[in-house]
Amino acid sequence: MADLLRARLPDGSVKELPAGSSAADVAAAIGPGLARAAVAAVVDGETVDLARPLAGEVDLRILTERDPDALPVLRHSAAHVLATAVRTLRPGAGIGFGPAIEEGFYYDFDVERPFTPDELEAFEAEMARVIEADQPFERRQVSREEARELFSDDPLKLERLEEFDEDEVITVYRNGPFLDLCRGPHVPSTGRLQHFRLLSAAGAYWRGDERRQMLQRIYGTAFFKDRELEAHLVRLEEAKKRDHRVLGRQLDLFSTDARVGAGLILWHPRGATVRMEIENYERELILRHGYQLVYTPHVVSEKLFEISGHLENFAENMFEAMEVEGARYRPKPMNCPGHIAIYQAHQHSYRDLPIRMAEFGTVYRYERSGVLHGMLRVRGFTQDDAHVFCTPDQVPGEIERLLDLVHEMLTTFGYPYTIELATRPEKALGTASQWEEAERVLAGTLEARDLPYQLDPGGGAFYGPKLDFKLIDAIGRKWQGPTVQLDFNLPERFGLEYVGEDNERHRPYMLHRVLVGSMERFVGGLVEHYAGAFPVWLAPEQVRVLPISEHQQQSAEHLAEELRAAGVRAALHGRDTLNARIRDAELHKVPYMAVVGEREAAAGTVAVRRRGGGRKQEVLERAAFVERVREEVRTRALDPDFDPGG
RNA sequence: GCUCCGAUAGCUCAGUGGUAGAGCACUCCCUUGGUAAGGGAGAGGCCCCGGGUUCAAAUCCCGGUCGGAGCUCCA
Repeated sequence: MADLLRARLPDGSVKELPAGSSAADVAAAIGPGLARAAVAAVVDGETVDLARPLAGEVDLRILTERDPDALPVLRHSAAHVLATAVRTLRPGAGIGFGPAIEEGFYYDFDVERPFTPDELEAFEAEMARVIEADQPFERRQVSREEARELFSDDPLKLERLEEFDEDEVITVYRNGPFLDLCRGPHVPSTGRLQHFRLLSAAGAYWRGDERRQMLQRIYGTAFFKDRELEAHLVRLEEAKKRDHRVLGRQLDLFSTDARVGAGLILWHPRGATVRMEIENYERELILRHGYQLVYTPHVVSEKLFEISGHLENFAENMFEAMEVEGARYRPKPMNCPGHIAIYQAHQHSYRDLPIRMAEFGTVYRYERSGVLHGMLRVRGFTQDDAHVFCTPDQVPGEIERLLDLVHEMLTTFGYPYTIELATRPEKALGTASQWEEAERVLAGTLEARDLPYQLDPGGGAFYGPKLDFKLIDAIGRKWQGPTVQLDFNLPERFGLEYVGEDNERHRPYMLHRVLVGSMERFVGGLVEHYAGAFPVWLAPEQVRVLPISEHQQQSAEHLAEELRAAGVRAALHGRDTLNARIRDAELHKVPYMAVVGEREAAAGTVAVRRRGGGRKQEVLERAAFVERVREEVRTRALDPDFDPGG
């Protein structure tokens, strides 16, 4: 038996070949087409080179170019090809890591001076030569001593080498002149890399540690098919066009001002309208779900955060204290302690629970200047924060209620989503058994509903595990969405109590939850999701009324008034040519253009043009048009041609 | 915070060691329009701030401020 390879294939069939045969041999035995398309193989769950000799009984899956699992292999090989090129053109370059990442790959180099855009082009050209040469990737297992010898000129690789366990298998890969310490696997040869692009270069710390030296990282991407590469590049362009900072200015939604301060958002009237609509919607939603609204101060005594533990665990993200009459005050970085104080203003019976307390609470957090980014990462933001105080056995029901809320809300905005369960981080309050218990409750609720989720080990907050919802936007990117955190810690610290049926004092559980997270980040994300073309209910300006000439000015004004009387945000634009005004309305992404010419003025109708709909127009009775817009607003409808992500 | 890049009109950007430029936006005039830019005129600048080099600096050098990409973290 030992001289045989029995490969069990995904379809259940078994191929028998002499021991020492490789996945490539198996592919060839099945057919020449598969042999050509093969990239790597999955053997007993591990991805390996096609050329790896196999023996005995194995589960084998041949990865072809069409298999999504093959892409990281190609991209990792692309990183080696990049390093080959860089080593040729910059012989002294030290090498760091060069992994495949979600959208491509990168490689880190230790070089005297940073790379220029021109150099990236030169590297691409050199990579093409390496690909042309079709160098095979050769895997070799080496001893620790041999590895030290091989990488004696590469201090970064030597450092990595020292971290291996005694019994760890050390492998190196060679292609042409380039040798790398690498676990693999790789595509069979450099010729398999055809469709790639280098995208950018930037500094990155060795091992991501800012105390270590800065390396120069080159990012690139690679695909098996030219059409996939092109589609990806188009998507990058599309993402750039959707940049909320650019659209935010064009659509006059928000700005920042150096005099106001970095990371602090000024909401212009149009942006404020979008935010107001979201807040109104959410307020309506949560009141329907049994929440109560509260308000708490923005600046509170530091004592509160001493009790909550924020001073101890979150101080590096808090604004400095200000002294007032001998007491120290801080801008609040979180709303929970305030809500707890409200809870503690009364005694509570088990009959009162659950108490669901919500606030659009503005918080301030110190973020390092380099991480601030438009509306997505700021220093002052408003959370749609809520806390649920409940008995332990009410927790699953409250989680269920939240799952409903989240689903309804995300569907309204046109976001598909995924769920992650984040577990105990290194820096954590509470005991291990408390954490396990809490994690079990969260997982159990999801499983009871048959909701698929992923684990994010160590991703929890310091005070409890959480469910993270990731939104998927219209161009397939993931965004941080709602989070639900279980907290068995703050109730402890503050000594929260309720009186049970047994007339004894008990400790309530506490849930923290946000739906949109922060108004700033959510609106910034929405701008990119919709590419600035908000659905009617969110659009800052819902209808633009356009008289064709001055003769219809009055008739147009009447229409605008009718719309406003119906609660529709309508503006009138006279002056200029009709063409110019249509163009302006399209550029501002106003959903409806209501054109009033001689014919419409006489007939009491309106010629309606829909945003992005080109010359198509529909002539409607005015009342019918007003009713249509109202209905669209009432139902919070997405645009008919809007294509959500996924 | 760190590395790199940048900063010129409200916006997007050219440009040069010797008088400051374009397009769009803005104001005015002509045009009264039928679905993505009608025509003309005008106004608008401490060329980010401070220092240095120079006969001369918006341009070259140094420092700062602010912005962008990336590293880490997060709503």
